[in-house]
Amino acid sequence: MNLLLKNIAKHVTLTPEDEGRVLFLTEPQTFKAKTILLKQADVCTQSYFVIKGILRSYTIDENGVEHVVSFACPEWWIADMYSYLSQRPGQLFIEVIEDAEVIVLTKENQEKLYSEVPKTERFFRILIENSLIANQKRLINNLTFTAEARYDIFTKKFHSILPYLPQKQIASYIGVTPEFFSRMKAKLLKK
Amino acid sequence: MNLLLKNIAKHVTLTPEDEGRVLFLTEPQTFKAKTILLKQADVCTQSYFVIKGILRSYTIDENGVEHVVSFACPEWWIADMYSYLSQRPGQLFIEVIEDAEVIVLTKENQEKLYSEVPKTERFFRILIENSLIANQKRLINNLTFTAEARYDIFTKKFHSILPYLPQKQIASYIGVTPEFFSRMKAKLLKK
DNA sequence: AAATGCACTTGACCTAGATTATGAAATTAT
DNA sequence: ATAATTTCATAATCTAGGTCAAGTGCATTT
Repeated sequence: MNLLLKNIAKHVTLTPEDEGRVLFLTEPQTFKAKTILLKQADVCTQSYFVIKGILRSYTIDENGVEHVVSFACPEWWIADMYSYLSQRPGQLFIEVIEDAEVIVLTKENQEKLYSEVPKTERFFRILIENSLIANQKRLINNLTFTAEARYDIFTKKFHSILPYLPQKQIASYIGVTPEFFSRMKAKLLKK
Repeated sequence: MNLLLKNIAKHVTLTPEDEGRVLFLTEPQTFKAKTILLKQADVCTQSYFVIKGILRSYTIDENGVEHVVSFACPEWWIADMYSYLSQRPGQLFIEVIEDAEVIVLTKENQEKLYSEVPKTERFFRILIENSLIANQKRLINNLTFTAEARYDIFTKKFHSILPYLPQKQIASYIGVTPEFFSRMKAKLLKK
């Protein structure tokens, strides 16, 4: 059964016709690892709901340094929210880490969905609320905790996909250099 | 005229009856500077739309260190989103910085509003979307820029209220100690 | 099978920002 | 006004984490 519908059902109740509209306006797609779905400075015209595999979003700063913004596992959405919502060029890349099956929702179809199936408005509101909360927590964590503690929090949150993530990307996500991360890990093993 | 209705009108169009419901379900209130509207570990049962004055939210970590999470100027909302949405004890304090007029919306009335005036669902979705974007930008900024650059970004974003903010709170917001902030400011003046 | 290129490790050295301490200036309360 | 509290400035010392550089083990390409 469709994982997206199942996911929507956790928050709002759709009629079978509503569900039909959702299926009609979304499109399953598969991508190989290392595929780039969105490039920095491009407009993000679609968001992705992950069925299988792992994706990530990241930015490259003025000094050429990569910063991982998010990892997306199954049942998560990923997009450059700024660009997707404003339809202006964004800062993020979106890349497939592990061969992925996703459901694609274009910005256009998202708007159609809102007007044709008003209940989805609530579903997406709740989704965004949850990401906002997660984001604020991460911000506070970054201000409050040391790199070691942040790593600990990270492993708990992402333990299921941990073995698939190159550690330079974990380092980047928690906000330290790969060199420092490597040293930190070695130190932790000694305990 | 009511600033909240004006603000809503920027995103969705309400009928006069709808507007009546909004007015009925919200309540203007005034608070003196230094009033604490929410304490850490309490459940956040209301959110505040600022008409006049300045508020802030902050947390106190395990070591007793304060971290400013947000400042709210006129036309902004403030709440402990995690606690407000989950109705569980939160981590944030909310405090009045400058004598304030606010419009109070209780969680209960928020739910009523969603069901009685469905269009408000879109309004709040858009609001949350915008805070999510702002939050992600701040996260990236923190990972990417030095304290000096973050201060520069801060002054641009909050220039209108800058004179009212104690600099230890600015320091906390951008993520440095008051001592370091003081020295940084002195250094910047020399240029 | 060699060659190219990453991801990771380790070491030496460096720096942005933290910590601790002290005093002056400015608010706030009495 | 003046005492009390808080904010701000400055200086000395310390450290978490960064930078640069060199080397190792794996994949992927040819």
